[in-house]
Amino acid sequence: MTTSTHISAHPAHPPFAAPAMADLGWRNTDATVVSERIAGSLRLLQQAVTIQRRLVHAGDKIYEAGQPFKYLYVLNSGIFKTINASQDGREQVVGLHFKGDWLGFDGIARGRYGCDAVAMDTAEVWCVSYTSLCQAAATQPALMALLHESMSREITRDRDSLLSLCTLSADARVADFLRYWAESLAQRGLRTDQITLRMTRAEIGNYLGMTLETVSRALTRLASKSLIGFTAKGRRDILIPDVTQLVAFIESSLPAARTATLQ
Amino acid sequence: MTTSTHISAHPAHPPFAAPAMADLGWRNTDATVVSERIAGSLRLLQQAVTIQRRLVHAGDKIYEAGQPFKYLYVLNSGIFKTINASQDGREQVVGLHFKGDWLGFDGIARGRYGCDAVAMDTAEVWCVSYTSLCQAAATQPALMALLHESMSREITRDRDSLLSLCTLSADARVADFLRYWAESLAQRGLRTDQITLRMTRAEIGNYLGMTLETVSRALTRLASKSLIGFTAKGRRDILIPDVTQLVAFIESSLPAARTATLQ
DNA sequence: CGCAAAGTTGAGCGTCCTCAAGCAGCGTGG
DNA sequence: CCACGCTGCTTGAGGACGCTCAACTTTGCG
Repeated sequence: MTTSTHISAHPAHPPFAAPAMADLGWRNTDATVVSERIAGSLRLLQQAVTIQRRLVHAGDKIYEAGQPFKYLYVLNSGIFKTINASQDGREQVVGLHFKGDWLGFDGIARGRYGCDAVAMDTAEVWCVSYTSLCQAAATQPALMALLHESMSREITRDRDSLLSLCTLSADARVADFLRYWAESLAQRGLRTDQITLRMTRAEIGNYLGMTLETVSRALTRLASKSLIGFTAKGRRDILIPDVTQLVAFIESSLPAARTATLQ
Repeated sequence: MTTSTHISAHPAHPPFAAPAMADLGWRNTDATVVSERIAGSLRLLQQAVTIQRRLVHAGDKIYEAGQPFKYLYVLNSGIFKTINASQDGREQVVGLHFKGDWLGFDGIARGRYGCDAVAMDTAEVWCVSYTSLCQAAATQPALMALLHESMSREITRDRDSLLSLCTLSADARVADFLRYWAESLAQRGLRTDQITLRMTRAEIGNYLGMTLETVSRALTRLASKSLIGFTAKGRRDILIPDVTQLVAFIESSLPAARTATLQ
């Protein structure tokens, strides 16, 4: 019993953080930095626990909602989507996952996975037994930190999705989706000028909370503004000449009165 | 180096979960069970690490986005909201938190909090130093499990929000919001027939991705269908005679073609 | 009592959805 | 080889849901 039952009423807030921050370097999404972090994470993981590698192809499911939880999965290459389903028929793409991302966190709490994890192309996943991971984490602080950071990042990412969904128009959401995809690739050192979406319009629409027709129209409008382009060999590949212009478009399409709403 | 570099191509999937599940008892949201889980968690936490309790009042912020991350916070009583803000002016309520919920997970990855945590009434939070929590978790598996479960639950919750946002109409979202609120109270052993929303219509709308007028109209419509009621002393208190009717309404308002969209 | 904030309600309009038709890529089989 | 069907994508017309703007009422507080 080491509890400090000291109730500090109003003043002398002990564990309250500093009033504000001046440096804005805390959103570190720099490409090389992220790339190195992922590489280091994989290295650490590889040394710390027993891993089983597994090759999968587009459409394969790593796990499904309802299955007993036992493993966490780390993506070494390829792209995954996670699909959430509710008791009634609704189902939705709730996440996209790239190299270095973890899959299966949602299974920890209930002991069963809460969604489906589906490969979107050929991919290599590392399977890690959750119990052995926990045992290893107990003796290796760096491993525990890695695990927590990954979960934390997942939470942050989900909230960013929520924010986009609630505050952006359809066109801006599509633009934000492309920005996110390009950024994810860039952070992992992959080429970002031409990206191949491995999703149908229906899937994109489902992920963004709109219909496939709206996705199609939004892409057409973005292309007509030269914010994106299509390749000659199909409209599944998308060219992004300048990501900063996409960001500018997203910001310009704000109703400009989003700050006054909350107290 | 204990890596098993065995690449199991297609057959003999080792770490793949069982094909399906028969028992559906895995969504355990039973009131008494959840209540006991929370009580047990608080007890464990109290015994394991040094805690500083802190009383706050409506409007107080536990932490703000950008502040250096150092503490996690566990809600012992009261209700909190978390507000996410992006670089441009957009800001949004991304989470509601009740007794037993943790706050601050989003700070782990970046070392700085990613959103504001605001008390919605008088509340008691327990402040836990993250580093000391990690140290304690290294020697106490139950504590580590508790931490992971809480983070996992947060991820699951965020995805459910996403699902509601994308698949439900405005009226159904408001109904689902009330259902969630009532369920959260019920799971913690609090009365659920009459709930006092500590949010303005603007905040509810912000959380649900709609305008305050739409929230107001939705509440009026729900009341006209006798799915909810208002108390005599104001429209901030809401009566829910039967939660199952609310759920039935949500399901009945589905476009009935949500399952065919994804492969 | 008076002012400010929150909430309700109505009218008009815009964004996005629905329904529908047509087109393009692609593998199959006559 | 091309017809054929299939799936995915685009584009159009019409309509509905939810947003905007506005007036008014209610609640809360000095």
